[in-house]
Amino acid sequence: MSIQIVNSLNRKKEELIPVKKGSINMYACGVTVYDKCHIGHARSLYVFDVICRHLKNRKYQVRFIRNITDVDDKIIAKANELNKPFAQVVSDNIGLYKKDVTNLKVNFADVEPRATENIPEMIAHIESLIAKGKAYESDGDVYFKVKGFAAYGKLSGQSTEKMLEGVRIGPDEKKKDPLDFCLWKKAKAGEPFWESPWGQGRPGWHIECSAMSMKYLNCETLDIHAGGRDLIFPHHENEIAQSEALTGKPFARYWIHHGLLKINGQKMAKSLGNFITLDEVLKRYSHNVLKLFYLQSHYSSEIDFSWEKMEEMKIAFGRIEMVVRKLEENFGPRALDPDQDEGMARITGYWEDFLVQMDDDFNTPKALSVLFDLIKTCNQLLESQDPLKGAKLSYALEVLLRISNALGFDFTTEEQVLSDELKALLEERAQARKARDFQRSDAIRDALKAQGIIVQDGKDGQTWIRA
RNA sequence: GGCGACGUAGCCAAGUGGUAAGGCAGAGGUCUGCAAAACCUUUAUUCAUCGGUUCGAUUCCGAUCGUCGCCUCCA
Repeated sequence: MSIQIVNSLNRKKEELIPVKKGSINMYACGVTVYDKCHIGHARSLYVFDVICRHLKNRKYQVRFIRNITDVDDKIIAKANELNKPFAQVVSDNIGLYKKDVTNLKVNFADVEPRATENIPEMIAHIESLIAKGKAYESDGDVYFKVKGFAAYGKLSGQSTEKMLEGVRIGPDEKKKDPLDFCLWKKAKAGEPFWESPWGQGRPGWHIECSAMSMKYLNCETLDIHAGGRDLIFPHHENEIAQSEALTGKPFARYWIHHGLLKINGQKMAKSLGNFITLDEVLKRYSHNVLKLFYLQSHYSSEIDFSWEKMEEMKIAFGRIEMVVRKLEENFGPRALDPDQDEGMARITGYWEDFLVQMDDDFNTPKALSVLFDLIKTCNQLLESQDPLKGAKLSYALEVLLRISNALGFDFTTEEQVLSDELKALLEERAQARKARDFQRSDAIRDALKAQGIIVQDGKDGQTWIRA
């Protein structure tokens, strides 16, 4: 049994074979800190978190690095716009980013290096490229010679000849060739800068990722390099060029790219005014509901966000949550011998099925169908007279929690702390029902419903409520 | 113009050279004081269109139409 990955390098499904057996070095391009995360960024954070979790579930030792771009034109523009110091804008937005990650309840990467804290490595990288004749300095800027790297275009499938025909590439006087890209940028007056052999300036965006991934992963060939589809060209193409020109080795074995998030069929972008931030969604729905929405599509597909879908996901997650709550109340998780009973073995099978679906290029829609199967089985058991019901459900809860953990769900936030007032109302309703005073009991139910609280009665006299 | 992705039921969405997972919504039933939830049954002779290859295609090939992304910063 092995993990299959669709590699963006050739668009083929390949078996995941890491450089070093049993361990995975993975790098993802992270955020540029000029604003809050929107739900497209959140998808990126989440999707790669789920992938890491699965690799760990398959017993790989995973080292995951995600960078923070904290110097770039957009941040400079933002600082000017807000009339704040550059460093202030950066630290404010890093704070917001960390808050977003925490609220989304995804794991932070093992290291989340900041570009500006790794400038010496970038300079060294650029110097080596110049020494090898792969890059050149021009009036304080340094450019990479694209024509000097034969494999240029292997990721994006573009050829340099065709690219030259493109009308949108304008000539730049400092570049020897219009295709060349910037490794080091000379600082203009008033811009933040760092000292370098070429004068005061700052690193180009692409060199950051090459320098930091190799430094923090301590290798020249990464196992997995991840990012959004929109980064394939030019960012990832340039990363490959500058890294492989330096080391002479493949930069990454597998490239994976997640699909972009759209809204109403259009790309989510500030200029279009259809920008939805993570915290905006999290105000209305739990992180679990948002995650279920992401999970319904394969990570590589684009998805279309809508509030209607959130509403659907809320209902679907409610089913999962309800089962977990019922099981937790009545059948605590216990490790049981799955061989004890046939039904029990069937339940343990769900975990294996789940892993197998995830092995297939992290096919979360399929993996979810396993989860929903389990939910159905649990509900069937709950209604059954099976003598081993308790034991089976304890085990089912264990599996349910394991799968939930693999998908980054958690139920602690969903737990409702009942107010005394609410408890009293529910008690009164129970008494009224016992006395067959349905007028009173229904009045209470309707009143709660008006507050958005739905009351559900079990067969055994128990009552559950949900939002 | 170049590169690439996609088009599957009312909606969302997997998938495969041999006859269509799952979720939401809908219909009928069981349960219930009535609901809700849950459970049972049911809902695509069909996978954009037209050709081709094949014993057989939704799945492979070609064309057409449509949607979208990248080629400038972008998750």
